Amino acid sequence: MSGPRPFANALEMLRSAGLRPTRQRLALARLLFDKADRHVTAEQLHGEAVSAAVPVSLATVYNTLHQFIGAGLLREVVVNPGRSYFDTNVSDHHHFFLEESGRLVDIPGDRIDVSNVPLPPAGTAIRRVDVIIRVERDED
Amino acid sequence: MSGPRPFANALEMLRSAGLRPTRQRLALARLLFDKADRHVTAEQLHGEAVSAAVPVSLATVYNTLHQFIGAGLLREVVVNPGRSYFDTNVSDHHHFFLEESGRLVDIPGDRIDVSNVPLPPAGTAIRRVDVIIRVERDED
DNA sequence: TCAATAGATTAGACAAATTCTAAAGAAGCG
DNA sequence: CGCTTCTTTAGAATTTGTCTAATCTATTGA
Ligand SMILES: [Mn+2]
Ligand SMILES: [Mn+2]
Ligand SMILES: [Zn+2]
Ligand SMILES: [Zn+2]
Repeated sequence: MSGPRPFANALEMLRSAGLRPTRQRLALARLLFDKADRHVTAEQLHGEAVSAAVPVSLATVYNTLHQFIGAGLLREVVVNPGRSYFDTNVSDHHHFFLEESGRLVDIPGDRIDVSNVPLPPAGTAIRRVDVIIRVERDED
Repeated sequence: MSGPRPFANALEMLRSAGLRPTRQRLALARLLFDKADRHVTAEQLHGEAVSAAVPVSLATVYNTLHQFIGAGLLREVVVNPGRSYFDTNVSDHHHFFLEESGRLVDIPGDRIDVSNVPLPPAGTAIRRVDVIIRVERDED
């Protein structure tokens, strides 16, 4: 269903990223990647770690999330002012955003076409295209 | 070039929105709408007002921006965590975002095609589609 | 095996953006 | 003018995220 995970285990993943496999990073990597793709906030992930009896500070959660982004293991999604989501799906894709619940739902990159894009401003090159489809509860 | 402004003056605009034309709201409306379309932060607009010797607090700037959004005179653009842009262009359009400078550049809605969009999650309806094209300085 | 060292974690202070509160001021209306 | 409602405001509070400096730990190689 979802493609094979690129890393057999968290240890190998951290090694490949050049990050020491500490207790905290191993635990966070497992929470993030051992299940299906997810969109979590830093607070949520910290809460999960604490619930799983993993001693880790919020500062380390932020440090680790940013290191994982730097290693290409995560990406950041900004849909709301004042709070970031961290996305374990790093393939080319877009999002539905359900404003009432704050949930993000993936849209595979090949399920949406963005075409006829004008040239970027002089001296700049496109780094990424983000499509956010904001949805609301339907009046039934 | 840009279509005719829907309101001859700030006073009429506020009246139509059902907002009392106070000194602060009149001044902010003129700063926002008397020139070409713009993307400003609350701090920027407050700075402009203070420079123009308009006595207004930052709290009132935020109040007014949100009232203008409620009246459909402005929209909010979120591209970065921790800071919002307020966009005086409320027509259907998208954005280039220049990360180095923090500038937003409009892309007219008819200059970009988003097609083949999947159905939104059950029980939801599309409210808005935002395309953010993130660009970076080109290596020359 | 065991220091030495570089890198990691942490508590708590700090910062930035925004919202809230409650009191004082101004607009609309008769 | 006087009453009522809406608006503004200073400053406190809140939220999200970053920084600092002290402590801890993984790695390495003698
Ligand atoms: Mn995955
Ligand atoms: Mn305009
Ligand atoms: Zn995603
Ligand atoms: Zn715009």
